[in-house]
Amino acid sequence: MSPSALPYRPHNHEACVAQALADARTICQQHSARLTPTRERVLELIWQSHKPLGAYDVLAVLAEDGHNAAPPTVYRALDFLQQHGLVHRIASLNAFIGCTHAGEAHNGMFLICRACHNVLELTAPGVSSAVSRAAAAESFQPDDVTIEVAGYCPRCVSEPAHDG
Amino acid sequence: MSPSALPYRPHNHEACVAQALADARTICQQHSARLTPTRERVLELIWQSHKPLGAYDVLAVLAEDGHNAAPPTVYRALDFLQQHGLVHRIASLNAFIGCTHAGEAHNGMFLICRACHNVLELTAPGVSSAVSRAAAAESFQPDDVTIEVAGYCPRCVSEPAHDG
DNA sequence: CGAAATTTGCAACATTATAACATTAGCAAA
DNA sequence: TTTGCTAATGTTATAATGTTGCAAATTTCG
Repeated sequence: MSPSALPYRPHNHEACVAQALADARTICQQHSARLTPTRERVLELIWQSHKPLGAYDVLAVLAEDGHNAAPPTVYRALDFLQQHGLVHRIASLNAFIGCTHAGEAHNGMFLICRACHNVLELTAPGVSSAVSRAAAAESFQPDDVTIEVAGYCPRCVSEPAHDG
Repeated sequence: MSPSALPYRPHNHEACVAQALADARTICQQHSARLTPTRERVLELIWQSHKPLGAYDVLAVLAEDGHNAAPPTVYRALDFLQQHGLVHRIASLNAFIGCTHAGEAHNGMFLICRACHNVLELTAPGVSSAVSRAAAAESFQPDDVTIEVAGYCPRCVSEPAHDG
């Protein structure tokens, strides 16, 4: 583990985006799914930062692009991207974020900073197994697990309101 | 642990509600908070079943009551009830449910049945500690933890679409 | 009582998401 | 190349959820 996880430290974010898009193309090809221009553009926008983006934020940028899009366009693209594991929806924020574990089987756990709004996606096997055990103890069959932790990231704990 | 947790088996639900209201009165008194008629009525409505209820569902019943309420009335009552730990908001459903651990310090984990829509709230210490450890490993300071598990409850696994 | 604080009523508005239906693009078989 | 099918997109409208701001009423407490 790095001293500071990706979203919290300076990095070449264009490389993040480029990698995400490349991965997406590979994954869609494997799934025989079509990463159309709109879908690819939406994915790129979601990846603009490590902060989640609302559907209407995406819509606004598409409008700036000159793309005369309506809400269904965005929601459909986001649904597609979610189905193929390329983005996640953060239920507690009504917003979307690029998946940093695309292609890997994973149960995301999200650390959401209340100050800088960056989100770190973790794969936490200990958490997943604890959840599974708790569900099994109630004979409950889990299908989809949402784990979202709001709080303060390492940078913002010490010094408030990072925007990086 | 009972063979089948409360929401999933027949029980005298009026007793649930009565107990919840009695607990609420006690807790509010301890907090020097005012459980006004509107707030109490909203709490009672939320407790009508073990299924989460949307704010606008509550609003509709208030309207049937003859209470000429607007959305802010309901949201304010729900905010109050949340602040005092009497109800929880289920982020993945935009809906609210009565807290079955009112008064106890607890980190709720919710098992949400996709078939019958009943929700079981658990206190899962193993899960909480695993989440804390995972957050600590990233030097993240958790403030509020959301754990929601959608799936199928014991009854609906065997026989679909229970409504009980 | 009377001032201060809390709670409520009310209107307007903001945000998020979906329904329904028409149209177009991609692609393969006749 | 046309035909026909399916997936994808466009378009309009609307549903569902949540908030802001201010004034009036109520409660609390000195």
